[in-house]
Amino acid sequence: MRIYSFLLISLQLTIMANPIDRSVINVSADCVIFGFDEDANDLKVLLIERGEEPFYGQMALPGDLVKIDEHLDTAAKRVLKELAGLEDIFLEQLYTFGNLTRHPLGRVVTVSYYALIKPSDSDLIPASFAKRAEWKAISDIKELAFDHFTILSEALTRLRSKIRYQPIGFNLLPEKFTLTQLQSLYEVILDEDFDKRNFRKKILKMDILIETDELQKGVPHRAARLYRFDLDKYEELSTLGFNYSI
Amino acid sequence: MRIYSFLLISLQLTIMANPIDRSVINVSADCVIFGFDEDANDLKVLLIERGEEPFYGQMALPGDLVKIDEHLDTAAKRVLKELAGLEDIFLEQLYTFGNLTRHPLGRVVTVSYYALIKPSDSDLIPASFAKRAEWKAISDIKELAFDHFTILSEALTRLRSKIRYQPIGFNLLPEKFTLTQLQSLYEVILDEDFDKRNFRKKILKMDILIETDELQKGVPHRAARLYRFDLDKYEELSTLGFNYSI
DNA sequence: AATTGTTAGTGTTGCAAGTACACATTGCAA
DNA sequence: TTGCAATGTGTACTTGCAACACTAACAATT
Repeated sequence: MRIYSFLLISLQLTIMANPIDRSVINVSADCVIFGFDEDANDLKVLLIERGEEPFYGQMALPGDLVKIDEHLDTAAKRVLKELAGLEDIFLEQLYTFGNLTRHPLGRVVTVSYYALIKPSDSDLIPASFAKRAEWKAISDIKELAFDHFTILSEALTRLRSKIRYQPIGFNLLPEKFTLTQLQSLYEVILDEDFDKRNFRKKILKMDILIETDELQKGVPHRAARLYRFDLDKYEELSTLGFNYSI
Repeated sequence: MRIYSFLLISLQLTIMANPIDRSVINVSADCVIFGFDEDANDLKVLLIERGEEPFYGQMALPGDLVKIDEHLDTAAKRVLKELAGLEDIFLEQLYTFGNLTRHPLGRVVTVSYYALIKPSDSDLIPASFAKRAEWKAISDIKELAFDHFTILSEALTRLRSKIRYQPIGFNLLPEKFTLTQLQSLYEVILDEDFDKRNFRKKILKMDILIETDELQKGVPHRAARLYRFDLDKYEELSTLGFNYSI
């Protein structure tokens, strides 16, 4: 019976170019890639337009089947690289979704990841992907292929709770940023307003930002000072019992 | 090549009674089952002694392969029921481990879960399991089969951080408990001492405990008052923006 | 050169919550 | 009745959090 289904699937493969094997559990990795759009001041997600069935033409999270000799994290990184041209970025496992009916062509368990990218990373996305990849504002996304909307919601929940207690927000900002940019990021993600003076007091008191001697450029008003996140200092303080909290 | 390996595995199966298929990614569910031992005042984990290779005779987390038509959560629940006789208990997905070499007999990706059980649940573990299942104090566990020690460590980290912000600790206590029991639970899990008066003030002020008119029984000293956790009240308060925090 | 517009940058005060701390009361057992 | 062991309770101090508004800088325009 195993052999039968194998032959059937082989046939299907040549016709549909779909590597899903109906007779076993397939494992895939899907990525929720977040980016912060400073101009529009909103949070975006990188989506791919599907070029094949099922869900042909619909928007979906970038993802692919995990190979038998491939680590889960490696598969997720490969997806980022192959489907979005991104390397060396913040990536963390989110949750594993295993609904029986989540994929119409067979049993596919997906290990989901979320990634945070800086504007500069985003510039690296090659033109060849541009046709298929699209940045969509979170609030504009109403539906996605498969159960990807559920995955996105879960990723957003995780991001919102994690950003309060871990300094991961910096992964969404350029290397050097202003305190106002940082505050806007938190306000957009948490959908909450902060008092400017209190926010600055709090973040500066933590002593995990390096004040550079550079100023913002190209703005039609007084330029703000640029800061950098001091990862080493943060880790040092962490071992001493310091807890990041916004 | 797919067929070859399938036949090889079939052969191996009849000899070793091991259902792992070398030609594909296998998916398993492993459970970290926590229990709170009030007498010894420590946190325990339910382990199984392996009755087959690999790791014959070593202690391991209860787990099994996920069936092709089985939801991941269902598989975890089945493990709890079949291997530990437990039903209707707190269960949450933890993390998915996918190291290439984590299982010597093939590629097995495991979706890990952690469960919290009350002493009364624990009493239900049937004698037939008792020979193979054993409660071990966390601090006594030095190694486990496969990468299960890593999974356990991860579960412990999750438990420690989650118990501070969500009222999940009550799942480890009897239906009715004293404030001292609750405090001890937090002290054991977080490895931190709390001031008795402040702890009581804090938890009672939250208004999520119901004071019963019963007292502790069978203690050789003044009996303490028993309380129950008020889940409905907690959920009501949560929707109003209340955040549990110890 | 002066004016306008826009954002940067900065302190203080009141309030709430957290922390530190000690003793009388209860109820069982010897 | 006495001893023992754990329950149950209040206050003062300290610290952290929240609310709040104006001047300074710089670029662009007139």
